[in-house]
Amino acid sequence: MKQLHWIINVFKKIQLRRKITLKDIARELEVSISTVSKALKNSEEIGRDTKEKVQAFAKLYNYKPNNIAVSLKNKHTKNIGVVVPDIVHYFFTTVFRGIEKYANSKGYNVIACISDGSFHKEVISMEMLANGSIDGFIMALSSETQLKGDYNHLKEVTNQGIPLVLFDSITEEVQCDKVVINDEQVAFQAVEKMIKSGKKRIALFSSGSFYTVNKNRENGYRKALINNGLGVDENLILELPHDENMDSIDSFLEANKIDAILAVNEIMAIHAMSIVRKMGLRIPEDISFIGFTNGLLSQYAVPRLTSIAQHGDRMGEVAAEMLIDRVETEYDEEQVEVFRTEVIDAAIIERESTIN
Amino acid sequence: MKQLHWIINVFKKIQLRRKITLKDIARELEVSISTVSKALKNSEEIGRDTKEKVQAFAKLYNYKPNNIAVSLKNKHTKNIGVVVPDIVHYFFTTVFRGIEKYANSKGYNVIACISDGSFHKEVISMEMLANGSIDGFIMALSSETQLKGDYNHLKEVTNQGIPLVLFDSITEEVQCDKVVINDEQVAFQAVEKMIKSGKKRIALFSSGSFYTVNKNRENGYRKALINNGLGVDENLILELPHDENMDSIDSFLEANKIDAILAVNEIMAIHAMSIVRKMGLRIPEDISFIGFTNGLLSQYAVPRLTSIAQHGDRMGEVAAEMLIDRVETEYDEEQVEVFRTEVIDAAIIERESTIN
DNA sequence: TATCAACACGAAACCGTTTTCGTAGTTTTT
DNA sequence: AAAAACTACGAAAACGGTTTCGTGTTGATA
Repeated sequence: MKQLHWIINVFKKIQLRRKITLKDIARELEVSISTVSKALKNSEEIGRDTKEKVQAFAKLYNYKPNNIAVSLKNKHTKNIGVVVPDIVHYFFTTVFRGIEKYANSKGYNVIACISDGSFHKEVISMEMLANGSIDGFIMALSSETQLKGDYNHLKEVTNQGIPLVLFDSITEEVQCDKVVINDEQVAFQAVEKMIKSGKKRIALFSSGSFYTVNKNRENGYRKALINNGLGVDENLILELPHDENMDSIDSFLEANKIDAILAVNEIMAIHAMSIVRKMGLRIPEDISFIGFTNGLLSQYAVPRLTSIAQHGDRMGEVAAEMLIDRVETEYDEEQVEVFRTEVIDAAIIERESTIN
Repeated sequence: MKQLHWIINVFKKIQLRRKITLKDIARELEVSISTVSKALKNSEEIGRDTKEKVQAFAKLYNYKPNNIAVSLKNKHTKNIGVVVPDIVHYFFTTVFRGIEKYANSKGYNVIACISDGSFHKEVISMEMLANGSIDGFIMALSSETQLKGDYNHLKEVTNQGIPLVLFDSITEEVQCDKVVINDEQVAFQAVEKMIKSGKKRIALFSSGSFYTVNKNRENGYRKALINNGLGVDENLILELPHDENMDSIDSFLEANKIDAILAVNEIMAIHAMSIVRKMGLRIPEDISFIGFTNGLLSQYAVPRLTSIAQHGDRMGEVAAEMLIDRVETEYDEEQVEVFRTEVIDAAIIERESTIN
């Protein structure tokens, strides 16, 4: 038994090799830590043979600098924080993927926080990360935050000089870079498309106009109706927050005679479609559908849903690019910062739920 | 102009307040850094009034310790790395959400890396994070890694003493904690269910048997057929890797007369369902469907897809719990590590694509 | 031969914490 | 009154790097 322990320990000692540090290399090669550091950076200061010796040794023992130590010294972490309300929704997933892809290509890692629609968790997450863990934030505001209109946690962060990029669900109240899609314009186009195909009583299914995106989409919807000589019937605008159940869609459809629906997300569209089908109406002849978010749901719906591609991947890439630019160009006290808001063009993907 | 610059600078100086450090507090209060540090931790060593003074000052100036410095000192980062092949798929998304939720409740942040099915990116990601950025890994193997059978990057990491939890797509070759579902058993049940409803020619749609999960599901499928006196017709097993297009499903369905399909993911199931519908066959009367992954696609399909809930959230939570346990109970040289593999029970959610 | 660069390297400060240990000053014990 | 024991705090090392600056050694120049 004693014997066995001994064997196991030796085994572990062999297996479990600690990460090697500059100090280890310095000791082993009988040079100073600074020499090792410089040699590994191929500094001109260090002689040829010393460099070769150090580099060979480092390679042999698979030396990699400790990220934390480098971060502490250099005051940047090569991490970016992403705070989103949700991750299961196709749109956010694709944005996240876009961010991760670009960030990774620039040597950054992505820390993901899901606010789950909660103001409090949004605040907590940002506070956790703002204490040195990240170089900047990319975020989409949660619904609760938009409702409260309390953006102090964002201002806090920007005041500390931490770059912030807002996307999708944004606010004018905090000055930072932003990336959005042309919601109003594309909603306008979508509604106009349905009008052109002969639709007259067009409903809007929204998840709440406190979201800037929804507000913009609603504006586009209204303008399209008015521009085409159709008045806006306020009864045809259904607001249904995310967390509420969708039963009111039933009653809405029964109460209102409509011939087209624009939905701000694919879930509402798909849900409404299934009810409409059960009511025995034909899609798109009796009712046309267009939904925001060109996700799997839209692609595989029956009939396939005409939808508005938000180009989440692209948004993510752009957001990450803006953020990393901001992070890497050091802040100049002399110069007034000017923030950009990038707008990505959404595209209407025509499928079977609308008449061409 | 000079005047303007001056105004702007003053404005910025006021706005942009640097994060306060222990040193700042110490200087201001004319005590030592160590005293401040201890006072903030409510150490018994420090006198009542000094503690109060320091704590009040810290609160006033909103002092928060620098995470990076703490990490460097304490040798743990409170970050965990999650490496998954994909993030748009419902299953991975829910697992991720589960991980994030549990991790956050324990004060950990989650760094997400998407390997995108690539062995190389998996390796790169792990190397980036293994240099001190994280305390442990949770990961699902990419398809390429499973294909190559090269797990050196995982062994590398565990050899360095970094805890690792594998989920979903795992391997026996590396010793670590694991969490999976009872794939074989639930596949068995699913197939048997279809047999009981009178189905005889049951196909399996798989995305490649190099995935351990798919292999297990296939085993369950085979056993169910054999157990019920139906032989296994190898022609009825269709293997279609993720990245290939799904056209071969068409030809498969034309070539083989079948009356039920078990698909290892919902996409294949939904895709097959749409083809079957176009062929004019009835679901579930002519062909029944069961798909793994109880995602939105399954819920909103027409007809709604009977599916196998993998309980991604739960898997994520369990994985995170196992990892954090491992991280926080310090490693004991004397004691042999014993790894657990937790198995979560999957559930068959009956809907309209099968006969009850 | 004295002077001066250039070269090659090391000492030390620093990033912001934590933690051990030492020590004045005060109180208690004998 | 001397010894012992607290009390309350500070100095300093440590975590693992980066970087500035100083310096001993060389070879070239005057």
